Amino acid sequence: MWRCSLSVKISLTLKEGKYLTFMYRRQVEEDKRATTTTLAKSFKVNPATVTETLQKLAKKKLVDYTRYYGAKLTERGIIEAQKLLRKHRILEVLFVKLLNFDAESACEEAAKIDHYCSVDLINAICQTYEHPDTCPCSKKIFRDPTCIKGWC
Amino acid sequence: MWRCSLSVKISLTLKEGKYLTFMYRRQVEEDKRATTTTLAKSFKVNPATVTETLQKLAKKKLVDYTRYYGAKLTERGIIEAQKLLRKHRILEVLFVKLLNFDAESACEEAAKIDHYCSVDLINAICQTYEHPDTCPCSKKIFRDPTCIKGWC
DNA sequence: AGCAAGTTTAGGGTTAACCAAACATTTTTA
DNA sequence: TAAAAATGTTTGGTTAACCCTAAACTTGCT
Repeated sequence: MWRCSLSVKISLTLKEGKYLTFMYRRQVEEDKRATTTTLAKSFKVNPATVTETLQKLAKKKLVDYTRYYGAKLTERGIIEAQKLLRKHRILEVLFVKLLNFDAESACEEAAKIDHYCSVDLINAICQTYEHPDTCPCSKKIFRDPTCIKGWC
Repeated sequence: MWRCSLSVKISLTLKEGKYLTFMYRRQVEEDKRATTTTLAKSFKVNPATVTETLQKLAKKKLVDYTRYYGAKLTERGIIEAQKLLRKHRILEVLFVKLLNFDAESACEEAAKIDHYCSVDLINAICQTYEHPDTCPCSKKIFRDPTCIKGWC
């Protein structure tokens, strides 16, 4: 009895998440298409592997996938990508502000753990740094409705 | 041409790491034996799974394993466990000091990511908090020789 | 129409986890 | 001390997440 399919918990593997954020950056932030080859080169895997992963993402309704044409993030895909990018970028803020990392190292370190960080942890960091709206390289940090600003 | 077998890079899976730290706490910090059943209950897995994992750890020379008797961390096992516990506890310090987490939440959040954090990241946090020697619940934080205190 | 470039399918492979059931060993206790 | 109970191991699986090669297929371009 699913009233609202959007509320069904989506579970993403590590790589699926990486594909989603990669596609988001291309599709939404750079307005370029992410082809199979682009993804394959970027992740240093065989194109066949990319196809497989895109099909899995399609099954989860996170991308619209058409054979030979390519894949585009769905609305849900965009939401999931934004959640992941939020984690990634909040971590970058932490590493730069607290630890004085340069933007590049911050990105590398964030990439290692972003997938595993809970929303609670990210929101706590977000609060501590007063809900930053950009990461160290000026990209947008998406809001999480459950991450409330204090009264001041 | 291995001159020093201790320098061979050890790669641990997530679960292997969890077993190692669990065993460390029991063996070194509490001086109790970690039996197969103890591990199985603690990780909520079948005893057969524990045996399997202990055998893998034995193959990596991280535990001394004797059928039916049990397993004990080797010197290398102790070192690896300490490295992991260092990561875990430094993260706890961060979460408690920066984010005002209580010790228990800090532990939970740390457990989700400790395995994936680089030594560089942990050392940077360690420096920022002036090389703490205990975690929020007063357990020892092991030193990393590459994590140098500043001149002051 | 034909060919090159790009993509997919088919059929595999590995590794990390896990489990149930049968079997082996150790420990307890009657 | 012998049998029962508890504990541990082996055997023979399963699933999921990755990844690959080679052959077949589209598509777009000339």
